[in-house]
Amino acid sequence: MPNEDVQASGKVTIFDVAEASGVSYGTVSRVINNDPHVRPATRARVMDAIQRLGYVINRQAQSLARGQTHVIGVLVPELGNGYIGEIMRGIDGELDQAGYDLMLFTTHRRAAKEANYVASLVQGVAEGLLLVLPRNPADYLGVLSARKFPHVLIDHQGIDTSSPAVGATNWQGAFVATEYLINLGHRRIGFITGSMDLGCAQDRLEGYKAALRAHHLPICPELIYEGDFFQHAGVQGANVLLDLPEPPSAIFASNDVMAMGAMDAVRHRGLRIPDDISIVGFDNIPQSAVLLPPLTTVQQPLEQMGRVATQMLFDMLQEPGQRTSRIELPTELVVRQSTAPYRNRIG
Amino acid sequence: MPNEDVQASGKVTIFDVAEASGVSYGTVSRVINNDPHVRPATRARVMDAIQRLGYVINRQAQSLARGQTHVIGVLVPELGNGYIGEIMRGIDGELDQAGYDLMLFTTHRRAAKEANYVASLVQGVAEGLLLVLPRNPADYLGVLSARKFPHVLIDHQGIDTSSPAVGATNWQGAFVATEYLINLGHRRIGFITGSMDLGCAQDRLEGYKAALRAHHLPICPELIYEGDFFQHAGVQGANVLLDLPEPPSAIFASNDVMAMGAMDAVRHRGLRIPDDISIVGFDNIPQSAVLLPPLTTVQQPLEQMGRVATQMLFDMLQEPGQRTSRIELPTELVVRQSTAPYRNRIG
DNA sequence: TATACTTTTGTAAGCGCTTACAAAAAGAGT
DNA sequence: ACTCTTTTTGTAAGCGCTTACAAAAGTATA
Repeated sequence: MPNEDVQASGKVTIFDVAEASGVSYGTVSRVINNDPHVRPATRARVMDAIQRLGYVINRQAQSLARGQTHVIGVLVPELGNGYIGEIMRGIDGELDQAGYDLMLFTTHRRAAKEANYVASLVQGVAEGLLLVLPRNPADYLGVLSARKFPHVLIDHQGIDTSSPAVGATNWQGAFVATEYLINLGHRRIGFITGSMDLGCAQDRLEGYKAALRAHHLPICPELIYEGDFFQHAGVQGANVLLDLPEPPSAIFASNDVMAMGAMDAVRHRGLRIPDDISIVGFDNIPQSAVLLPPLTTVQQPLEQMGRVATQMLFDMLQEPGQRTSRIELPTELVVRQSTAPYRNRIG
Repeated sequence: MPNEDVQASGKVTIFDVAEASGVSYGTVSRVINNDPHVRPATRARVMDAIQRLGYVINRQAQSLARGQTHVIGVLVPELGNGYIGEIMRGIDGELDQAGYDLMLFTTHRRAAKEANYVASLVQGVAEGLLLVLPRNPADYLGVLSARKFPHVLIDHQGIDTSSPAVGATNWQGAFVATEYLINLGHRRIGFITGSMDLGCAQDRLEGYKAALRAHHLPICPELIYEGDFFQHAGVQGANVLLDLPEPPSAIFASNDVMAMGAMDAVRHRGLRIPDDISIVGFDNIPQSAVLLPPLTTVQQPLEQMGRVATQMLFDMLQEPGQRTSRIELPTELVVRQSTAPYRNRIG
């Protein structure tokens, strides 16, 4: 039976192990760290003692002594959001491979406290920081940059920031999707925006406009409904658009959740998808494939964004003096059954 | 312009501050920790130096010296799941109030490594551990208990564990929902289970059976379809049930996501909800309110579960010798429009 | 002004580990 | 057996902070 002294619960130190195995603490440290300069017999003896005493390393002390923590801080606006979950999955996977751990901060928590807090919190605990979808990062970004604290932004197309960032080609995604609808023969295409304080929402709107322009179609302000990425805005938006004297034959929502709302609204009016109205979303959340009908949407590489951002951060950790860069990952149109060629609706 | 030496980036220690302000490091420590035994003038001088040098405390060192980290570890099976997100929200909120930070571990990461790893990882970094929906915690639970490491299980109705836990009244929830359908006049009620390796799924099934029994209705095995909590199982399950020679007039799915799948399948057959078939879900995820029709479901207090578990953990931290208890939070039936009184279907 | 307090400040030791460096042991070569 | 290497082990100092305890400085009282 191993672990005889386990009740001592975590109070076993490197010194106890040293004493128990009759070596010096230095040697124990070497064993722990797989230093090759330890005679196999000695190593065995030490390992045995470790086992017997139930010794487990104190990461705190190790971090302090080594000057590195192997912890990355991740700042997210909130949890409970599938969208963020996907990104997190990517981050998590990458961190795991590198043997790093993940400290999670939700900004709603610290929002009240001064921005400086972010930096101080992170300082000395995390080696780097990943900021997911920062709403108004202007505050702490300054501090982070001034301190040269390694960090990368995820899904934030800010304008004036000099921080490295990874995002998706929102503009292209919206462009391609809009163009697809145009090629199906649609001429009046409704658009439901996201929260316009977010760069990605702006980019999607611009992509939509650009596609119309490229095909010499007019940009009608009445066809653009300002939403907020929540389902209800999809319902609202669709209702407003369909109440227009000259309603659209297709609706492009800035994310899948709003597209689902739009679908509900459309169905509610007895209109059929895609026969009467085509619907397109953005994100390609897992749900969208199993809707009725399955949703045509723009796939966003969320998990990959997390991965790439994490890799960038690691690069920065290794070579601190790097140029800050911003990467855009490609979006891709996923055609499913919520879209169909235009045909005159029966009044 | 403050922060003149900020480029020094994090290398400012308590000693630097002491020197800059002409006091001893002990005094600086006192200022940092708001020790009242510091003359206001001195405090001001130190504060000034802190500001000037851009000093920020090193939590690692502080933790080491104090023997406490103010970090709680949270073990989740995976991210990207709205269900877990809700629980996390509760945990997060509670942790925040207490000034604790949150270290996140996803079990998929460590699953391969030996169970002991969980304990060693956590040891010396986290003061306590929250285990969300542990699938097969038998492995590390032993270690945790042996070490008397403070931890609480969330949403895990294990049988033999002696660990404190918080869950929901899954049995009652299912019982009440089933009874509600019975009272509406339904006699053949289909049931789609969750992953049966999870305690909560078993409890829901038992609640369903108990309600039938209580009303002297037969428990028909063919009306019970074994699902897995994913949407597709809802589609499958509904199809199987509706293909029965004597199909049910109501379907109770063990979670909302499967209920949504069932709704799709039902509609796909041209049947109407709730006119032809009543549907009930479980969880009350935000989505379910905005479906068409809005879903009748059993509300699970996910966020609250997170909160309560966290509070329990804090109690354990303060009074280590406590009896382990398990708490069940009440579920509640939320009646919406996916259910209607039974009436003979037209053929 | 001396005395006895009280408050403030300084100092040393220690939290558990790492890591140069020095010392000892083991191996090789003759 | 006796150097000269090479490998293994021990030791000391230090990571940045806390915290008793002691020393110094104030303050009040006589």
